[in-house]
Amino acid sequence: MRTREFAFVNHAESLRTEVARAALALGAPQDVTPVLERPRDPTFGDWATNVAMTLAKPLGKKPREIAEALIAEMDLPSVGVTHAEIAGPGFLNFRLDAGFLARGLLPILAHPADWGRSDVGKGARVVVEFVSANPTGPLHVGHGRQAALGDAISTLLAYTGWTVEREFYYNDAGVQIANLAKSVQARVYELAGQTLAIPDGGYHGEYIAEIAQRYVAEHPADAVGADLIAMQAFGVAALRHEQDLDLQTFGVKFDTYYLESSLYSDGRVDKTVSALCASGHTYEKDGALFLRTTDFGDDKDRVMKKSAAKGGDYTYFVPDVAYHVTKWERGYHRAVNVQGADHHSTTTRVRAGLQALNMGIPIGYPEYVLHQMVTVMKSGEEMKISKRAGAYVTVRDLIDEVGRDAVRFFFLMRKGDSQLVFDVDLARSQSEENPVYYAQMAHARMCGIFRVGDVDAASVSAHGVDLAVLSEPAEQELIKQLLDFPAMVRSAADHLEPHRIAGWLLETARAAHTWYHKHHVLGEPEAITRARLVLARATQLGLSAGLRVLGLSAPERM
RNA sequence: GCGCCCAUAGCUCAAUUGGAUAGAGCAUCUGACUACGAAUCAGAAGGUUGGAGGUUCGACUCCUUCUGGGCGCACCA
Repeated sequence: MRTREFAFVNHAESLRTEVARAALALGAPQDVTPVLERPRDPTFGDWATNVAMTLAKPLGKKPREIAEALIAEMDLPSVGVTHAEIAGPGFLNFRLDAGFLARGLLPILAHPADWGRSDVGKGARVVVEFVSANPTGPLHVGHGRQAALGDAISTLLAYTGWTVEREFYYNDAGVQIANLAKSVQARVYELAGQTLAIPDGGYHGEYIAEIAQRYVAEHPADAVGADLIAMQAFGVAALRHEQDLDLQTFGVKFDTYYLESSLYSDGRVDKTVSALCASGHTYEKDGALFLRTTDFGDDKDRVMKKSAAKGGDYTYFVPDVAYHVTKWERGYHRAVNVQGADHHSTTTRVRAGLQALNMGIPIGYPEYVLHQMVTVMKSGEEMKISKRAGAYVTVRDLIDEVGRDAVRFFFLMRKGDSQLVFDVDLARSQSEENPVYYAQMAHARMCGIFRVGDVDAASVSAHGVDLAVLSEPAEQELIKQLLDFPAMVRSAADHLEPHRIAGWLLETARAAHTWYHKHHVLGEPEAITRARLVLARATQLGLSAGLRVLGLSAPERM
């Protein structure tokens, strides 16, 4: 999907450009990039810049002197500025014409689906890998955090002009899959009246017994559990299906599923090993094959192939490297991986492997978004999240308790790199007070205006409407808040931090609630009503866009 | 012992990436339903941003160091 040109007239951009022009005229360095920001305190104006302070050194003048010269140099009316003043150590505060500001809403009405989009990615391809759970059990809450994060990051990248693919990597080879098969086998034995111990690192959850029952029902010829390969295939298929259903319920869709096992069957693992050996970064020691990852910043070298005494298998990171080679070869010159922080040591290893291959892959490839662990609290006690023990809270549990939207929002409200306490009881008891409802309610209220006024929202137009009457402080605040969205999307995408959108959503909802409560849309003099309908429509569409980016629904009534 | 992440109101978290008086929600207290939904709004109270130094016009943010927590540091994945 190619993005179109989004050269929307943006009052902040035009103001920034004018400030930069004036600064250059005063002799500022060519690379001057004035930072515009919305002051916390509205009495400081609509926009402020600190450029005079940053120019103090290069120009050898006092900040306030520079600020005065800037005001004199600028063509203020052309960028909608009605007042400009100098404050504090040298801040320049601008106040904008109400109508000029409000006209910034026009693009929202004109192209609602494009609102907030930009073309910084220029259509380049990026693969976002997330969840990537082993098919050995249901998804746990950590996967939920990854699913919410990965999906939102993917959307943000798509909004900023990247061609995005969501990918799920299945570790369907190796030790843990063998343990799955043996765990199922143990339960099949049990059904046949025999006993067989579940191996160390095996799975004890209820779901294993269920799979065993279904296996026996569908494979009457193997009621004694002799066919380990068949049980493995059956178990993997069953768990993949269950995970798919969970993700579907969560509203997350993947474009591609990549199977680790295919890397072995199509020879890519062997090929990668040969290439690494040829690179000269490997050596043998104690019968094992090592990769000299210390050449690339690791603190010790890593085993690629275990010694014969230990089974002679490849360690997990070899297929990982082979897998990331395929990402590069499939044309993704940007790759983002969303993983739990417990995997952070693999980042160095995978990158080292890719560098050792010396095939032109950039040093920072792939990019990692690591999120800290989720602690689940229940009845005042910590529930240990352990796939191997089988006793853990699943994504499904959370969705059933508090709803899809609330779970998503909860995971997206905060930065990924802070630990997260998911209090199950709290999430249950306060589901009605979850902030997600606050944002959705603001949207529903805007819809309510059109419903009660019997106005077709889609037909609302600013044509022939004087938007300058939207001059109440609550209206100006709401308008400015809405107009922040495109910049917010860009910065959230830049930093791969969806929580910034969650914050924007709550602040915009707050501004919308305040405006709604203070001022009436329907039943006012016609000029007022028409202008406010435009604002209500823009708010409805703006909130809807914010909700959509985070994968949340935008209900018309609640 | 080494590496990465974190520490902000009683609790859960923000802070436009170095900007002006550090902000929300929950909990507590006080008000507002006869106008588009009170799932809301208006207000009060709550802070030495873990401690100590440093960098500069300016620090929650950057540097050093300590303290306290999480996660890694396998011929496990």
